[in-house]
Amino acid sequence: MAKKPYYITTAIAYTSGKPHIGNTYEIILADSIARFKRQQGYDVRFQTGTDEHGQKIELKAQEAGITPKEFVDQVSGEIKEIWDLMNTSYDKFIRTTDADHEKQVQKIFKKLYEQGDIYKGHYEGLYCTPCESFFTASQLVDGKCPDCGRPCQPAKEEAYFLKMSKYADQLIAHINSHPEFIQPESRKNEMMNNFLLPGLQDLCVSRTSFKWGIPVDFDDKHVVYVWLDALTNYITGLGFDLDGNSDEKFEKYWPADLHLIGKDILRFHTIYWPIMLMALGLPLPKQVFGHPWLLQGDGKMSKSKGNVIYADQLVDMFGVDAVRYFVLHEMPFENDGVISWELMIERMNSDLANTLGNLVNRTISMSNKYFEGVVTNKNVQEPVDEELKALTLETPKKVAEKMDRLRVADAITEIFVLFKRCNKYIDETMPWALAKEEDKQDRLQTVLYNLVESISVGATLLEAFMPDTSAKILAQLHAEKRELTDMDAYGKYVSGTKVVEKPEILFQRLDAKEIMEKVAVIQAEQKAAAQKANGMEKGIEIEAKEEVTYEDFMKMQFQVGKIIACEEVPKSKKLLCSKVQIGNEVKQIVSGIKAHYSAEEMVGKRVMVLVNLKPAKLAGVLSEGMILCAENEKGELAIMVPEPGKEMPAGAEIA
RNA sequence: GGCGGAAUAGCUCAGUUGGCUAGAGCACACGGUUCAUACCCGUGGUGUCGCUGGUUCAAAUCCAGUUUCCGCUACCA
Repeated sequence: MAKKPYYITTAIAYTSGKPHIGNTYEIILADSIARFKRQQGYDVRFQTGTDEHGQKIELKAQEAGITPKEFVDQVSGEIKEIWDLMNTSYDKFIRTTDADHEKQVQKIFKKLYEQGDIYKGHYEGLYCTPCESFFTASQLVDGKCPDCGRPCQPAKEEAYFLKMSKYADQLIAHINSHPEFIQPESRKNEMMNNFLLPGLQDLCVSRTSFKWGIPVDFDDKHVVYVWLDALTNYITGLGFDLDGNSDEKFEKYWPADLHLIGKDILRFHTIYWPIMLMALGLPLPKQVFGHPWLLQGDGKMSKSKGNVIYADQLVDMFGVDAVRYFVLHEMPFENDGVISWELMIERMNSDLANTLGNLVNRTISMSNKYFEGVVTNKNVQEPVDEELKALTLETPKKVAEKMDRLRVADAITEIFVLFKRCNKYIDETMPWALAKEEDKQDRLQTVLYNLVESISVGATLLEAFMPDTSAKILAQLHAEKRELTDMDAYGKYVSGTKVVEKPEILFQRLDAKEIMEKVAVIQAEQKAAAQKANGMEKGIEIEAKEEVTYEDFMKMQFQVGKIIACEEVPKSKKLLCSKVQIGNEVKQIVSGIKAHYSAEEMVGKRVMVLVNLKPAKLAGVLSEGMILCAENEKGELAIMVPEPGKEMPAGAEIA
C-alpha cells in the first residue's frame, strides 16, 4: 500500500541576521512533527528555507560593502547551519533567490495580472525604510514610525495590488466549514473579526523603491513585494509550474497538511495566501498553526541587554537534544512560553539527568550486575507489573493523540510520565532485595525485562523529539528498531538480548552556579559587541534611583554661575570655597573638588549650579548651593560647564 | 475605541458540558531505600481559585459589574 503523503512547512526565515533561539523554535517544532509522522508511516515532505529579498537586505548588504546576493548567501548559510546543528530533518531548503522559484513567481504575477486579480494603482503615505512599511500620517507616533521609532519620509509609489474582495466570501465560507484550518482556534476569531468581516483591503504586491527583489517581467520598474514572493515558496518548492508542467512532487504533496508559522504572520497565511491560491485555482492548505513565541524570562530578548540566547550557545552548554527538549517542553500550545537559563538547568538536572538518564543507567547496571547483561523474560509476573504494562501500552496512543492536536509539549510529557513510572516500578519491586534470594532469580529477570521493555518503548517514542538520545538508549539496550505499530502488545523486546556492559551517561548533571557564571561572561561579551556596533563606548553603570516626577524635577533650580573667587577651606582635605555669581547675586559654595582642581584654576569658570539647595555648613563654612560634577569609576571629578563657544551669562537657567 | 483571551500553591501551569476534602511538575522539608548520575520512592499546602454581587441544593466553573495583564486591530491628540 502506498504511504499517505504528509507535507509540512515552516515559514521561511528572513535573512537579515542570525536567528536566536526564539526563531529556532519553529524548525525544531516542525521537525518533531515531521519525524513523528514518518514514524507513523507517512510519506513526509518537510520544507523550510530562507526569505531573501527586500529593501532591508539591500541596505544591510550596502553597509557591509557586498552585493545583496553575497549577503544572503552568507546569512542563508548561517541559518542552514543552525538548522543542521539542531538535527532537523528537512527534505528541502528553499531559497527565494533560487532561479526556479523566481521564474514561477514572475509567471504567477503575470497570470494574476492578466486575469485581472492584480491591477496597477499607487500607494501614498509616509514610508519607513527600515520597516519597509507605509503609514498614514495619523499612524505615526510623534511623526515617527510606530514600529521602530525612526523618521519616515513622505512617499508616493506606483504599485500593483492584489484584489482581495473577489475571493473574500469564498474564504469566509472555507474558514467556517473547516474549523481545523486556523490553529489555535482563538486566532480564527481575530482573523474573522478584524479583517474578513469588516472587509479586506487590497494587498500591495509590488514596489519600485528598491531593486533587490524579483522583477515584474512586464514592468521592470517594479519588483515583487514580499508576500507574493515568500508565500509561493510552499508550492514552488514542490516544483510547481504554472504552465502545467509541475513536478510529480507537487501532485503528490499539495495541498500542504500543515503550515507551521509564528502567530505574527498568521494573517498572511490564513487570508492572503488562501486568496492567492484561489486566484490560481489551487486547493488550500489543510491547516495553518500560528505557534506562540518563546520569550526570555527576564524581559524581551535584545542584543543591547546582552540577553539574546542563540541556539549554538545552548548546544555548547547542554547538547542538541537537551535544547530540543527545552524548547519543545516549555512551549505551551496557545500562550507564549518562557525560557531562562535557570529553567533550562532545572530541566536538565531533574528531567533529563535524574529521571531519564539515571533510569537507563541504573537499569543497565543491574542487568550487568545480576545477569552479566543478559535480559531474559522468565515471565514470572506479579500484580504489581500490571500498572507498568498498562501505562506502557497506553503511552504510544496518548502521544499520538497529543501530536494529532499539535500538543507537542504534552506529548513529550506523556513519555516522561512513563519514565517516571519505571523509576517507581524499581522501588516497588526492589531488584536488589530479589537478588539476595536464591528462589527469586526468575522473578528478578522478569522485573529487569519489564523495565527494559518499557524503556525501549519510551525511547522509541522519544525519537521524534530527541532523535540522538532515542538512538543512544536503544543502542545501549541493543534493542531492535521497532515501529510505532509494534507497540500494541507488551514484550516485544527480544528475550535473551545482552545489553551494553558499561552504561554511558546520557545527560550530565550541571552545577547551576558554574553555568550562570559562564552565562554572565557570554552576556557581557554580547553587550559589549552590541555597544560597539551601535557606536557606543564602554559605559559605567550605577544603581538606578527611584523615579521622580516632572514636578519633583521642577522643584530644583539650576543656573549657570561664574566663579569670581576661590580659596581653599582651611583645615579641610578636599574642600574649596568659591564665590559664585548667579544673576546679580553672589553665593558662597563649598565643593569637595580640591583633589582635582586648584583654587586658582577655578576662578573664571562658568559652572552649572543647583541654586536652591538648602544651605549647610561644611567644615564650619556656609555653602549655599552645589556645583555639578561628573564622576568616573576611579572617583575622578569633572566640573560640568556649558558647551564651550556658547557663552552663557551668569544666571542663565538650566532646564 | 472595537473584538478576543487570561487572572488558580513560592515558580510554571492542569482543571472537559457547574457536583468529591481544588490538582500536577519544579522548588522546599521530613521519612524510606541503596541498583543508579548525592539518584530514586513516599509523605507534607489555613492556595479568600483577581475583586464584588447574583443564579443554584451545589460555582474555580454560569450571569452582571469591576480591577490588572495579554493578543489582534482601528483611530484620535
